[in-house]
Parts: sequence; structure tokens; C-alpha cells
Amino acid sequence: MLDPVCMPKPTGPLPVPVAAQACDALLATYAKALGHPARVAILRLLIGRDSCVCGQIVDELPLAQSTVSQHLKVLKASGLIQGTIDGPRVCYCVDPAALARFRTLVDAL
Amino acid sequence: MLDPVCMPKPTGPLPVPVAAQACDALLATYAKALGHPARVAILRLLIGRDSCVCGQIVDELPLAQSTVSQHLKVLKASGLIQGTIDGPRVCYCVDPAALARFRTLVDAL
DNA sequence: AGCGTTCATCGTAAATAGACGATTAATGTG
DNA sequence: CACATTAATCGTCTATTTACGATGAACGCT
Repeated sequence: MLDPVCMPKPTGPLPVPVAAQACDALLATYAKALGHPARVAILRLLIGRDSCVCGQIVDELPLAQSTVSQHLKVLKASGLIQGTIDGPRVCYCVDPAALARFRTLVDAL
Repeated sequence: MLDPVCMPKPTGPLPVPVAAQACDALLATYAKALGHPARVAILRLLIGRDSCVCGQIVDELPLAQSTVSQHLKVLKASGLIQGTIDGPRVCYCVDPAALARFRTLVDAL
């Protein structure tokens, strides 16, 4: 996952410059990852518990374990969350930087 | 498209209350609509020109007219943009309220 | 070593998304 | 009334998404 600058309009009159495409792609990536209610719910769960959680997500959602795992995979691929192995279980937590980047990109719209 | 309250945590300890699902769904709807770079680009175009535009979008993007039309349809279905007929052409413009709602929902994450 | 727990992955099926060319509907203009 | 222009829709094809159960891999515990 790329990590361009994407600051809100640093210079110039920007007639759709060059890096705009990268910003669009990044924003689209984040947005697509949140483009499903279950993933929004998962992200909210992870934010709610300041510490990270894991399989409890499955208990909180009306979805099969494999389905939740896939949603987690999508979120992880987008960069919004991270997963670290902790013994037999996996600890997921939000990447605050990515979330902030997403907010910045949306606010810059 | 529903329009729930979705204010950032108005009351209570919210143990995943009831309206959270509605907020998640709305956020997911907006996010899904922006889950494609072309649609982000279109939205940016519409925001850039304070006034609304229409088929010029096709000229600005490397996509077929029918494809752009479908993206516009998706954006319109999400509520992020509106289209008003103006003679033989259609004038698209951003719905500032929806955009603000989207920002609010993202910021409330 | 064996066992249960936890999570990822596989395989599958149904639905949706994305793109295009071709066609149609609507509206001005000659 | 033709005729061109504009945008939506249709039809098609391919790729991705979403969901599930079943299987597999990794780890801790007894």
C-alpha cells in the first residue's frame, strides 16, 4: 500500500496535477475497505476497545468466523488495521496513522 | 437513502446501541460510493468547479461515456451528488449536506 | 505426544461491480 | 420536420465480492 504525501493542496492552482491520482487511489482504497457495514462495525469495535481484540469480533457479529476473517483481511490489506500474533490468537488493532490519513483525505474533499 | 441522526455519540455508554447499525450502513454506503478512484476523481471534479458540470467529465477522464454514466449513477444513488436536467444535458453537482455527513461520520470514527 | 483452541485458507456458489460498444430517449437547432 | 447532440440504458463479458462450511496450520496446555 503506497503512502504518498496527500497533504491538502500544498501548492499551486492544481489543474488536476499529477499526484492527484495517487491521492484518489489511496482514498478509494480506504473507502472501499469501509464500503461494507460489517467492516465499519469491525473498525468501530477495534476503536472502541482501545486495546486490540481478536476472535471476540466473531462473537459480536452475526457472521461466520471465516467471513469475519475475510473482512479482517480486507481491512488489513487497506492498511487501516494491523494484526500481530499473540500466542494462538491474533491481536488486531487500528493503525491510527492510516485512520488519520483517511480522515485527512476525506476532509480535504 | 436513509438519513438517520448519526450525531457523534449523543448519549449513553453506547454498548453498540441500536442506531449504530444505521450509522454503519450509511457510512458504508458513502464509502462504497467512493470506493473507486474514478468516482473520487468525479467527485473532485464536481467540487472543483463550484458550479456543476456534466459531459465534460467524460472528456476529463479516460473512460467511455457509458462507464462514466454508470459511475455517476452510483454516486447519485449514494446521495453524494445530484443531477438536474438542463436542456439536452444533465447538470451534476455535489450535495454539500451529504458530503458533510460523510465527513462527520468519518471524523466520528 | 496428543488435544483443544484460534485463526487463516480453500473450495464453492451467488451476487455485484466494472468496462465497453451499441442502442434508445430527450432536447435543441437547422 | 429532419438532424445533431447529450446522456441514459441495454446487453454482454470478465473480474471481484460476499457468504458459508470444511479443512489446515500454529500455538498452548496437559
